Amino acid sequence: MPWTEITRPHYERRCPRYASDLTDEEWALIAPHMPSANRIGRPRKTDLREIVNALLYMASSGGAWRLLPKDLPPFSTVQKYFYRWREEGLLRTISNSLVMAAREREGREASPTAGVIDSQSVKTTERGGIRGFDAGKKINGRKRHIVVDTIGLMVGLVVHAADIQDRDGAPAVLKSILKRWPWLRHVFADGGYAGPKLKGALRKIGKLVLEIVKRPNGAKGFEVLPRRWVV
DNA sequence: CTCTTCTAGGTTGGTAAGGT
DNA sequence: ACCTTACCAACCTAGAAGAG
Repeated sequence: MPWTEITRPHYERRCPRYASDLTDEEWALIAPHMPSANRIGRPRKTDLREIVNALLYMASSGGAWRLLPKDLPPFSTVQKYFYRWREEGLLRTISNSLVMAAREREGREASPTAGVIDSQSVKTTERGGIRGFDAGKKINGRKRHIVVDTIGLMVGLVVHAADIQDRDGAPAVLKSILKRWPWLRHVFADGGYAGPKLKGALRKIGKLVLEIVKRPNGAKGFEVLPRRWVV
């Protein structure tokens, strides 16, 4: 079936169905990364833009796979594309190219040289996937461990069980970054990353300088720290 | 000999069941 | 509820077989 015959129910409408739907402008940035049609095998029937819309719906609503609305492709199809793209690193590739585009739009070098690392514990569903108990935050679930550049765009992400301490999870995150962002040299972190253990692990990874941003003496409760707030 | 039709084997897409 | 796996369907290619 030629691609023009693929049903695209909502494109003619003035307003997008869902707030999370891609605009034409956004799709133009992502479309070049989409896998092209294969010469052999069963031809694709599903519009990949609809797959991306479904993934964005999932991400912004926080719903379960099975709760995906019926006017989007079948959840099992969306799910399969998601797992494949995650496995192939396509999602990361798209994210990185968007980061570079956004940085250039801001008049910066495409590749960041400095970043900020932090983690956040997230309560998960009772079943499925890895999970652990973060005693400090009293949360049973996973940690999303991220590094952002100095304007807050995500350059690195590792998800692990919440019972893993920040300083133990950090090497995996930083290692994953250096492959794709070789110009990153300086990373800011909070007190949770202090200590000789992580310092030693970093020496093995490469030329990364980790700077601990300390809370000012006498600070009470939440206080915005220089450099760190952006993450 | 050329062209068409048939068929087996291979690849990929979509779905559902089942394990954890 | 998440994620993997198995399975069927759709399609392509190449070669065999048949028609003219």
